[in-house]
Amino acid sequence: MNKRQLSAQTTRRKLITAGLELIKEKGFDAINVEDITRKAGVAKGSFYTYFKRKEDIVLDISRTPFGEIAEELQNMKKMELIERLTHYFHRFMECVESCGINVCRQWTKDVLDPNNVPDNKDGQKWKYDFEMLKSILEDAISNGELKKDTPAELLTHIIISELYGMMTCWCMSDGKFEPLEWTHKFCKIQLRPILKPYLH
Amino acid sequence: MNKRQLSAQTTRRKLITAGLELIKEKGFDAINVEDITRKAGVAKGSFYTYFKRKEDIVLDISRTPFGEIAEELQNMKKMELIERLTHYFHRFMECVESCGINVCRQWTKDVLDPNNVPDNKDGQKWKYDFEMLKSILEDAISNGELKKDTPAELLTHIIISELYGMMTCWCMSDGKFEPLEWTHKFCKIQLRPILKPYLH
Amino acid sequence: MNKRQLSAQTTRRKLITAGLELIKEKGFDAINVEDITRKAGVAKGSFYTYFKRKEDIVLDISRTPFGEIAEELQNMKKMELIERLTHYFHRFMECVESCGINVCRQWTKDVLDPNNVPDNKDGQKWKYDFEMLKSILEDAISNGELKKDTPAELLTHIIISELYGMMTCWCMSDGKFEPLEWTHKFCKIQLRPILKPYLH
Amino acid sequence: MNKRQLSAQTTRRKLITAGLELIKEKGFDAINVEDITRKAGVAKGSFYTYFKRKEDIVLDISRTPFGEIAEELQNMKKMELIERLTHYFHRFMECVESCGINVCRQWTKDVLDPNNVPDNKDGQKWKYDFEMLKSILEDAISNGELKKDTPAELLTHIIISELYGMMTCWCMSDGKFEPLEWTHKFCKIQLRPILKPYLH
DNA sequence: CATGAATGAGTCTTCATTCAT
DNA sequence: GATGAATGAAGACTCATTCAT
Repeated sequence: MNKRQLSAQTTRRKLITAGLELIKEKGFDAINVEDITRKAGVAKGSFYTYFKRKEDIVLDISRTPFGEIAEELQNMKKMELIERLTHYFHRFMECVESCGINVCRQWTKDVLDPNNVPDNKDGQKWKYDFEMLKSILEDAISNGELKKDTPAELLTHIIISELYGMMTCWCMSDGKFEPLEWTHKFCKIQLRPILKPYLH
Repeated sequence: MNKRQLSAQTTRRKLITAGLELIKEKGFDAINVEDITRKAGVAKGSFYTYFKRKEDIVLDISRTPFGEIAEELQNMKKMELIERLTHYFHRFMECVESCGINVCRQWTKDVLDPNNVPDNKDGQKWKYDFEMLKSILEDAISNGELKKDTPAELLTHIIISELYGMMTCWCMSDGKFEPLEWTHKFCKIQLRPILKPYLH
Repeated sequence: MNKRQLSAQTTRRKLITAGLELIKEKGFDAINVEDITRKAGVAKGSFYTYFKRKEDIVLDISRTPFGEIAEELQNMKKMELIERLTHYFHRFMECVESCGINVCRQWTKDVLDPNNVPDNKDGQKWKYDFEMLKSILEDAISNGELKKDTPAELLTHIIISELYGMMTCWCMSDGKFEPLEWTHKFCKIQLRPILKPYLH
Repeated sequence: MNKRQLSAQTTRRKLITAGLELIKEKGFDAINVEDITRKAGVAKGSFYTYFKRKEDIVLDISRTPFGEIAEELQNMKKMELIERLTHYFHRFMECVESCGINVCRQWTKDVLDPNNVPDNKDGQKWKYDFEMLKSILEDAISNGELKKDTPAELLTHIIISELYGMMTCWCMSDGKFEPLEWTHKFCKIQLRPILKPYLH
């Protein structure tokens, strides 16, 4: 990477950092592009060198932490199913919480309407999460932890809805609702009953 | 109710109907107050006779159908718990689906941030739903269907999250996800395992 | 017309007057909407109460003087054909000249691309002029001044092109080209030779 | 010409070709410098190695075909006047038509306001055309085809206006108007009557 | 209660152009 | 000569909201 590319990376990083802080502090709608560039110390127009639209920076902000989860799951193949799921859910919700409620709200608003997200080359977040969870269950079917006739898709749907639902409830709750805590309780108390009929 | 009040009622109704149709068709952000008043056949300024802010009409639109659910639940006291819950969830999701995905998206966006909704004298939708579900469970504890030590609040949280999560997933899914169908499956397959530890 | 409508008329008139003066002085591209509203003494947003886009005011500015020509032609039915045409051409070019070269340039630029002119309920200026000229010739065919086999459409094309061409040359010429003078010479010297083959 | 100059020629050519195609397709205002460089496969900044301003590429694009006309006319000295004029007009309009309606529109818009075109070292297109046509007529006066007292300047004005007028009408007409066809008719039917008083 | 003209803050976005590499 | 990141001026346009009629 030459000097030019390096400087570009830096500018991009500055924008994301500034954007993250401002959104956490005031919320997406309350700030404008100029606020972000001013805080980042770059020209207003430079924002559009890296993001097509104001909204796009949120996608980038939230993309970062989620990337790591997938890797982690690879290193847990030998764990027990419920343990793996528990880990996944905790990590998922940790990422959500660490972004802050305002970033989460804006992110949810953005992805709520798939038409809002052009150039979504990574596929939709929801589908991505869906597939990741499903693959965990399917792996468990393959290796015999779950019965052959386990309705993987159905379970995936139900569990993903629970996760996204906790996130939604958090956003709606004015911060009083602790997503990580409830995720913890959900895993501890409900995961086993939900899976029980299909466990060997 | 005199003539003036009657005519006022009519105007209000016209605005709500027009607003509902437009939001269904194009989404809240894509329409403006004038679109609504034009479709309703009234003057632009009249909108503000009935709604303080543009956003307020959405609350009114969605308030209507949900109002009936509470009444229906009163007439089901003798049903079995799981049957009552199933009915509640179905009705809830029917209301959601009947509004159309765009209304649902906008409604979710609006309530996602409680600060967006001042003058919220009816309390927040989420709290309202939460309390309604909790009261169903508490009734069941009272009449002995559920054990005395049932963690009503925890179960309410988990189940409400599931409902809101299905709604969120629907919004994100470009309409392919059928919320009513998945609610049906959830009730049929998961409700009993979730409650089983607490059923007598 | 009540007080409200009257005041609206006034505002519109103020905008057109201010716009005309500014465009004459500086040219359309060199001014912005705020310049116009400031000069008109109204709020910036009010411009958009009367015109959908910045460009639209030019159409209104130029529409006014041309409207009168049609009326005048009605009162000249008894004149000789060449006299009528001469009058029409002079009046046409007077209107063009009276708007000033900058208005004329902008108007030409605007109508140069028909796609630029939405809501063009009056039809395109060019078609309108075309039909008006053609009707003069057709009237002359009807009343025997011109032969029955006169190619009205062809002559219309050629003469309209001459008029628009003079206008175009004026715009290009940095004001040195006098459209009215050349129109005069054209009528005096060329009109008769052009029509001669078809005159009785 | 060394290697560097050669490569520069290539880049310049690529830009002009790309620019021409894009303007034909979308019109000048609808594209930006980056569109051109992207299509040409060069860096954005390289545009400014060859053109001082965005507009300048249009002048280059339209300059190309017209250059040939002058040469051709040299080889027609022995033709009859009307034949030479007819040839000139046809070639002129062929060049116009071959550029496509969007290039023609943009070119007309550009030259419509002479102030737009600084560094116009070649003189203005209009003057150039004017002089070329006038020289044809003056040659004809010299060699006795036209009378000594023929008002060459006046005729030039009138005929140039007709040519530019046809071009203008074409631009306004949404492409339905066929400039070459009408030019043909004009030459066939009107050229002789216009010149008749001055022919020997 | 109804009207609709007037308001003007607010913002996104575009893009020609520059210049360090 | 080529690159493409950075610039920042510039402006159009929207629209929720008000208020005199």
